[in-house]
Amino acid sequence: MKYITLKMVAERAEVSVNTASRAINNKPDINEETKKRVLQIAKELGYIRNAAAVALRTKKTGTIGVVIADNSNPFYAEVLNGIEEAAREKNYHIILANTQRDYQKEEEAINLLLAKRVDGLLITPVQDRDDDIKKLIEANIPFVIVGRDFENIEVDAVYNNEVKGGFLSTEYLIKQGHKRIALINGFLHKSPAKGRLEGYKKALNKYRIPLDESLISVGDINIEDGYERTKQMLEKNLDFTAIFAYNDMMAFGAMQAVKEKGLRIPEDIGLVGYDDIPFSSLISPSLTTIKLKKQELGIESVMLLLSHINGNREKPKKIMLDVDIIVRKT
Amino acid sequence: MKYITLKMVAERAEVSVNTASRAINNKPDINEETKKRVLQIAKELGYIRNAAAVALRTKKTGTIGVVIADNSNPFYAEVLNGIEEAAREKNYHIILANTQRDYQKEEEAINLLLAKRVDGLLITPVQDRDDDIKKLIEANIPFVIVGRDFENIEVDAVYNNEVKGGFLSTEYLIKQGHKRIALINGFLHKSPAKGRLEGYKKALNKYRIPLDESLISVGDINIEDGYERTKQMLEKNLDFTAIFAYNDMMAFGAMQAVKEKGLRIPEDIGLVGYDDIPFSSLISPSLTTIKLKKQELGIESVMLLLSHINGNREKPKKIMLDVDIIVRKT
DNA sequence: AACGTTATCGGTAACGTTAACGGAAATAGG
DNA sequence: CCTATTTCCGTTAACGTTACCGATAACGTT
Repeated sequence: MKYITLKMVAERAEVSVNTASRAINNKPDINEETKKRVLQIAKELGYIRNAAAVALRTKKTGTIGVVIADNSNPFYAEVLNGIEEAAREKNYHIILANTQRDYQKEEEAINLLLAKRVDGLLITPVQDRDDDIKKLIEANIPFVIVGRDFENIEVDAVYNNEVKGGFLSTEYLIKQGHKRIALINGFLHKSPAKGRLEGYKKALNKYRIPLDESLISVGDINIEDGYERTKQMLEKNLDFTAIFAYNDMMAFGAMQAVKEKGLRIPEDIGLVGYDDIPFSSLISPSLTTIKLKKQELGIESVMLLLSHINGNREKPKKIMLDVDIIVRKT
Repeated sequence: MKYITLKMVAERAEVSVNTASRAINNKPDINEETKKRVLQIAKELGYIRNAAAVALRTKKTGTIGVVIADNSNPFYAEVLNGIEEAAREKNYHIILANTQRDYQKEEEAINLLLAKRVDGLLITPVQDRDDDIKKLIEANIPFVIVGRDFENIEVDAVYNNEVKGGFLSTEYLIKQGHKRIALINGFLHKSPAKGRLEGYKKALNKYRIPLDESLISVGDINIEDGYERTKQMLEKNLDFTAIFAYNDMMAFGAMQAVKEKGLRIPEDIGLVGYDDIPFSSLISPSLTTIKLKKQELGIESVMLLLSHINGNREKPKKIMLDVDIIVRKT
């Protein structure tokens, strides 16, 4: 509640505020001994510099804002770890804003972060709506889209090779002998869902398996939806022998529904997830899934953003990360 | 990069900066029409107020700092959700700092948050070291300890009834017919581990089962440790028929070790976890566990902290939340 | 000895905002 | 019609820090 100011430190050290500032910030034009003295006194008094004042004066906060869609999804938690680590290394702090997949909250979050004058933004966008994104471009604020791409706008983005992921997943099931593969997907206006669908089609095409639209469903991407949609497919007696789930969470839900029906995995129904979250190896049977470079996704995003902030700005750059399949029991 | 200032808004509206401020902050002493005009122009120009300047002037940031031990643990993620929601409702923002269970990082995090001049702090402490906590008391900065208690210091804290949790868990296993119950616990210098141990002993005592210290182990509280310690117990042919795990994550690890040994749960080995994280109901067999009021833990903490910040400060208050057992398949 | 150079420091202003005060105009009250 | 009150607005200063410029002293150079 009672903070020490630089002025107090300076008075105690019998130097000007300016010199004290030089000591604190390790700047030149100061004698080595006076610097030591100032630092010593600052420590004694418990000086903690006022970030608000620094930000106001220097117009830099050393902070990047992270707008994340859903931190209860372990996938994002891991991406966040990568972001945190990379930021820490570069001496940046992060402020987190959770949007809970709500577009209005996304707008609020961005405004809040701008009010805090973050030096840049990392965003995992909720929808294909790009109003607020365009606003950011207009305002000329450094930002990077994480985990997906806006094809129609020139933005910096780091994302995964979703087409390959969809292809590998489908191909694996085909090689297991499946020909009727259900895809429980996310909403198609999001680019990852679009990419995975494309990969799915590509694999079917390659192995000359006819595409059956009735096997493809679209919806929310949480456990409950995975459970419900699988349950419905089973009750409708839809003709399928395998499921390609949009992500691991949905695969968990699907697994539950299949088990409840008395069917076995993988003997009766094949199943592949996506993301490789930590619990996927624990559940039984352990889940075959697509492994994304989650940490790297975060790290690359930070690097790209910082290159903006520091002015090495060329034209927008898009980075696509490779994916791989992790074969387990399903 | 190019932000609009209040001065620009004021000039455009042909009023003083002060009047513009009155409009933005919805303060009295301003004509209704001029207020509307200013707000309109502010919106047109895309004015976003500079939080740093406001903080500097008002000495309030409208922000609370949250120091969390490990955001990869779903338990904390849910507590955090409660915190976020409660804070949002009261028009406070949160800044998150992850310590990864490292004491030095905890100190750094606290310093960082103080530099940002947060109005208050919520802390899930790493250890029983209380140097930095005492510093906070000295500096007279509002804070609340979340999820545990420092018995020997007068601090505000919100935590769970760990003794009851330990008791319920152990009692459940006893009623299932178990008499040799292994406890894989966390380090004892943390108060939750201490409380759960006390509950464990209390239950044994009530049902006149002798305490065997060799059944109690102590260590880290992640999946790997749960796996390793269980594996060792099995290989040492320790005489036990049930496991009480410190938390669900450890129970998952224990489950894996037991399965690998070819034993069945719950037929051969009884198992109870703690925390009731979302995956506990998904894993098979679904995990019997102790349910904590995670959301409420977050909410109560925020309430307590805000009562400090707003000056309604009596003597330190400790809030203990009730727990319950969720009986599933194990 | 006269000069330039370097090291070290201080003074002033500024960042964007709000608090405190004062003043003018409009309104009410008698 | 005069005074008291209210409404509305502007001026000034301040929050804590750093950038910019200038000043002094010590030192080296010719």
